[in-house]
Amino acid sequence: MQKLKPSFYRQPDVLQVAKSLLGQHLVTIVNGQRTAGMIVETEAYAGATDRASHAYGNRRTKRTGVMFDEGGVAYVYLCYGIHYLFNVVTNVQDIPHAVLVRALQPIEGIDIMLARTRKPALQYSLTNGPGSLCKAMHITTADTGLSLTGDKIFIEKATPIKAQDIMAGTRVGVAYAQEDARLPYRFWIKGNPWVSKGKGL
DNA sequence: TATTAGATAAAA
DNA sequence: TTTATCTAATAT
Repeated sequence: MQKLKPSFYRQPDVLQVAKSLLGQHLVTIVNGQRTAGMIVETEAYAGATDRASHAYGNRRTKRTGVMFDEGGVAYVYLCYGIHYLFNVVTNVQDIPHAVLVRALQPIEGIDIMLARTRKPALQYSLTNGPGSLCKAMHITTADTGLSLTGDKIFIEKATPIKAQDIMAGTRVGVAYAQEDARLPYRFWIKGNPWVSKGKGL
C-alpha cells in the first residue's frame, strides 16, 4: 500500500481533502504493532474563518500551533479532558486548516485495538467515535506534529469512495460555533455501520 | 530587559 | 484532566 503524498494534504480546499480522506486507510505503528482502519467519517475545519476551529481568527497558541504548519502533519488535542481527537493538518503553512477524523472501520490489528480499549465488545464501538478511535490506534497528544508521511502515523491510499456514497451534514459538538455550527462540513460514507452517529441526519 | 518557571484559572 | 494565561523569579 502506498502512502498519501504530501501534496495531497496541501490542497487549498479543506472540504475536498475531507471528502478525499474517506475510504483511505489510517495506520499507526506503535511498538511494532500495526493497526489500520478505513476512514469512514471526517469533519473539515476551515481555520481562521471557522468559529468551531481552535485556530479561529488565526488564534495561535502552543496547542494550535501545529495547524499553522504545512499540511501533512497530525494535530491531536484533548477534548472534555479525556478524549483525544485526531486531526489531519491541511493546506500550506500559516493556513490553519484541518480535517478531524471522527470514525474508522478497523482493518488490521483489531485484536490489538481490543486490548487497548479494554472493551471486549467486538461491536461498532471500537473506533466509531473520535475518542475511542484514538485509543484504539494509540494516538495521544504526544503525537501532535508528527508527519503523516512518517513511519508511526500515516495514511495509505486506498480505493476512493464514489461521490454518490459520500454524505454531508452538520458537524457535532460545535454548538458554540453559532452559525458556523450549521455548515455542512461533516462527511461520512453512506450506509457504513462504523459511522459514529445515525446517518439520517 | 528578556526568557523561563511556577501557579492559578478555564475548558470542551 | 489538559491547556492557557498571568505573575514572579532568574538570567541576560
